[in-house]
Amino acid sequence: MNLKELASRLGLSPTTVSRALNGYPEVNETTRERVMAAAKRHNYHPNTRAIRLATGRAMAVGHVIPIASRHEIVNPVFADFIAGAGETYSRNDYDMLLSVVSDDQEEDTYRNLKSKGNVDGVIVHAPRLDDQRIRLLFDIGLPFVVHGRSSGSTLPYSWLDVNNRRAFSRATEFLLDLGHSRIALVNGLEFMDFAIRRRGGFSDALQQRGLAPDPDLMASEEMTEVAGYRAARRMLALLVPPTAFLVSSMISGMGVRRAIEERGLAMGRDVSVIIHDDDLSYLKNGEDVPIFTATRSSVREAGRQAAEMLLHMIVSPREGPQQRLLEAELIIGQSTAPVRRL
Amino acid sequence: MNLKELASRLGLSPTTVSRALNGYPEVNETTRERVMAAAKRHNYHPNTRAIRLATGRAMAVGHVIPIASRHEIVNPVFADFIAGAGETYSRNDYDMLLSVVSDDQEEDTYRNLKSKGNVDGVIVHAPRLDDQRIRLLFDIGLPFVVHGRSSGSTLPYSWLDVNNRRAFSRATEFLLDLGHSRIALVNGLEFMDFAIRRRGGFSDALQQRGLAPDPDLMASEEMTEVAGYRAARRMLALLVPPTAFLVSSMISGMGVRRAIEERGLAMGRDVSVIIHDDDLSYLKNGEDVPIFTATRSSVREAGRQAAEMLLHMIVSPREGPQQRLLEAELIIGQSTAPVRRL
DNA sequence: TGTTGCATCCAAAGCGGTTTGAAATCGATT
DNA sequence: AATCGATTTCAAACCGCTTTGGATGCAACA
Repeated sequence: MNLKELASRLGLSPTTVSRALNGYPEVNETTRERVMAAAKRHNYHPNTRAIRLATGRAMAVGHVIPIASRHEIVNPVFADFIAGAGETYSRNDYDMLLSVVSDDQEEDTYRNLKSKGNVDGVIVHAPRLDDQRIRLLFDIGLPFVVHGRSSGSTLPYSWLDVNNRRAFSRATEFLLDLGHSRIALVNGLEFMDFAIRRRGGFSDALQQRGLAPDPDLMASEEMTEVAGYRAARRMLALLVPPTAFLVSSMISGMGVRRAIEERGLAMGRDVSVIIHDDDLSYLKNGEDVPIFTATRSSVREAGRQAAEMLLHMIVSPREGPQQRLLEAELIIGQSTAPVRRL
Repeated sequence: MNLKELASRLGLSPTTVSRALNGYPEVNETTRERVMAAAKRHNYHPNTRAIRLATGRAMAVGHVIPIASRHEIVNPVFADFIAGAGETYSRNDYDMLLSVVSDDQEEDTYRNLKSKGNVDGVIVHAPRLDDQRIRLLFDIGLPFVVHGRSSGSTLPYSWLDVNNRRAFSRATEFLLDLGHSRIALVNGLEFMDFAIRRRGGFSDALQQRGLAPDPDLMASEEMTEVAGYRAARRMLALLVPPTAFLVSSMISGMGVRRAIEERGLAMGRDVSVIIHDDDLSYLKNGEDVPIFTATRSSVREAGRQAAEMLLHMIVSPREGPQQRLLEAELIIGQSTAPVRRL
């Protein structure tokens, strides 16, 4: 069942039927109802491929998921971010197209997406310092929203980010207020923009109180359980070990906890830990009482909002770039306590 | 730059250019080379939308990700499965379309995917007992491959699954061989097919040795850290607590470990734990020495293979359904030891 | 009565490819 | 020289929709 057939059954032209279904004004209300009814009765669904060719719009947005070629790691926040974005897309009848590519093919992927015309815009994931993709997307003229920011980029682009700097400076201050002065940072890889900002917030807060960040107490690694464990183990073995940890993710935090307990210490008593909690649906930070004290910001909500921004840009392209900065909450859990001299 | 323009620049008809580019035999080799060269020189990429309309193929496959409407949980294995499938798709120039829908809209989603014609096939995720989607997809004639199986389905459909039953019976036997007899099962939700099979393997192995599964030692919940923790805590508080746990996922396993340690016990000494490890990239089970003893099967590899099966079905539809059963390895880690009377 | 304007409807030309059926070219064969 | 078959090329139809640029009918107006 297609437009032409439906039209002939109704004794109307395809033009009129198309207009009736798409809500154009130049069609009699009674005929519109007839058409609507017939469409429903015959279970007519317009062929997406035809619509796309005719309108020139793809009605789809792309997410290019980079796989770090060295580590082959899929960032676990993608699942939730995409779930959030997906909600927005389906509400607006857009498709979501996923390209999983190793990071050295990313540029080609964007180029292809544009020239083959299968998306109207893209979300840029995991921005790095002075990220080249921003310039590229500008040049090829594909609308985009960055999840995160890219320090060093001078072009005015659209982004949605969590205030990582503020989140980590608040968390640091909180630990300082508890009397901790040997605070360790178990950060993500510091070519990632968010990791740089987090370190900035951490260092700032220390310096504000006249403390210098100790390089021995700073790690920058993949955010996995094992990496968190190793970093914490190394630091706890120092002559003057840290009494508190600031950790970039729930998963690393679990590794840190393992290292702490392995030394016979107890998290939340002997050693304090604050993590950043992306509020992943499958990794809830406890139920009523949070396990970890945490800076929390829902990555799923970020996905919803980033997708909305992108759709808006696609529909009204002349409105210029938008930015949105989300604040993280500081959630007090069971993993922090006043410093305790060992 | 489009076909027509490229053709006129070459002084050829669109027909010939199209054929030259698509490798049809009825075109002179020298002209083909001319065409190829010109296409490259002018950076010509055929418009996907036009190809799709003309050929009637979508060159895309859909993944419908159900969100359990009660719990709003995105299954964490999706990220890796999709990464694997994505590799296959990009190698074959297929797009991957993701629909994230709450599970009560799933049926409509499949229907739309078919009638609007934006995919050539789908992967069915997270099959349940006697899953209705199998019948539906048969009825609407959309090629599909199930990741997992659906006990009770009588139709011959294509699937790729891990031998969950065998994996869990082997793990149980391993614990029995270590002298454990109070073995607990912390399972996933048991309307999921894989969870049913795992319980089957577990019970079988016990009964084989003349032991009856104790209902108090069996939990069936969402596979989250907190759920694992709660289940284990409850069981450890029993009059006769378990000396070993069989746990359905790495994440639940972390919760189980937390419960164990909270009671002042040590995992791998006082209490043994075996988990199922999907070999997720961001949740590696240790490095050289695995943390957990585990039944392991890479969900990413499953994604790669399932995608290959689906593409094969799309290209050669008359070949009938295929099945593939992957075996899990049993990895010995630090979380198991001979039983120790408490 | 002849215009004018509005409300409706339609034919046809796109969108950018693929594919069918036929034509042109050319060497080989009778 | 005429015929044939194989090779190579092309014009035009087609995929299923949108959209432009009229048509048509009818009431209102001068």
